[in-house]
Amino acid sequence: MKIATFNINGIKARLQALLDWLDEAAPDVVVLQEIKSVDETFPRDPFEDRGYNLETHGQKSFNGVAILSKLPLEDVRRGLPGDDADEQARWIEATVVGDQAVRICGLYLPNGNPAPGPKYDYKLSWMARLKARAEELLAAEEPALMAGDYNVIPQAEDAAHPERWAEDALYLYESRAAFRRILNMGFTDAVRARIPGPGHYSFWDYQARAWEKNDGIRIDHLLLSPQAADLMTGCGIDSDVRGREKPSDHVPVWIELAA
DNA sequence: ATGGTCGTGGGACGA
Repeated sequence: MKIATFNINGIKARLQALLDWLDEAAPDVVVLQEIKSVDETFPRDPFEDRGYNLETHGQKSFNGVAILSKLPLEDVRRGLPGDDADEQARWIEATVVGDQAVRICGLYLPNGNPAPGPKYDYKLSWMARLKARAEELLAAEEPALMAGDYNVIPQAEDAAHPERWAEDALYLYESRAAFRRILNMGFTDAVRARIPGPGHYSFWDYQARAWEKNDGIRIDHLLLSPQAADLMTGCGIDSDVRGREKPSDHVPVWIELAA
């Protein structure tokens, strides 16, 4: 089962690029972030024509997440638990049953800039809720993963120029500590485990020719429960997608599970 | 330090 995460930065602008990548990469499951669309106007047909089931959790103009799957999506839940007043569409999860069931969570973690400030406070409180959901997933002792745009640069080697991010919410100590706490509970950072070392990025800013200079950061992650990590047979970053026509500023990151 | 570039929606904000 090939499972990917892709922050597409707007479904309207990215439809053709997304379809082209889907046709060539042929993932079984994809979690999408920043669809920037309400559910009613998400273009379902081209995905359903390709045999994908689709569940969206959108909002107007900003944020928005979705799951695509060639297998049925069961037990779909929208919204990260822990704050009924949170109206931002950043979390969706569902179970996909292949050879065995995998609980798949797609997330778009708050950016948090400028920091300090209310947006950074929201990021950190959101990460505390994420940890609580992660604890529940671990307690189930089943294959599960949380994939998406975490807006966290875990380590210095995950940025081409880490010093430039020193004051940024993506790299501030509390952001990295909250991410590390989830790893320390027993989740595996798939790319870190399978493709160790520096230079593996998932985002290049549109500005200042960041792609041409390979001035990237790694902020799109797949975190696997122990039962999912035991099934991992492959992992990759489709960085070439960033160099195509009308690209997102993020690229797809994927794993292969024996499930 | 500033400006640099996108997407959405049709202005200003988020990233």
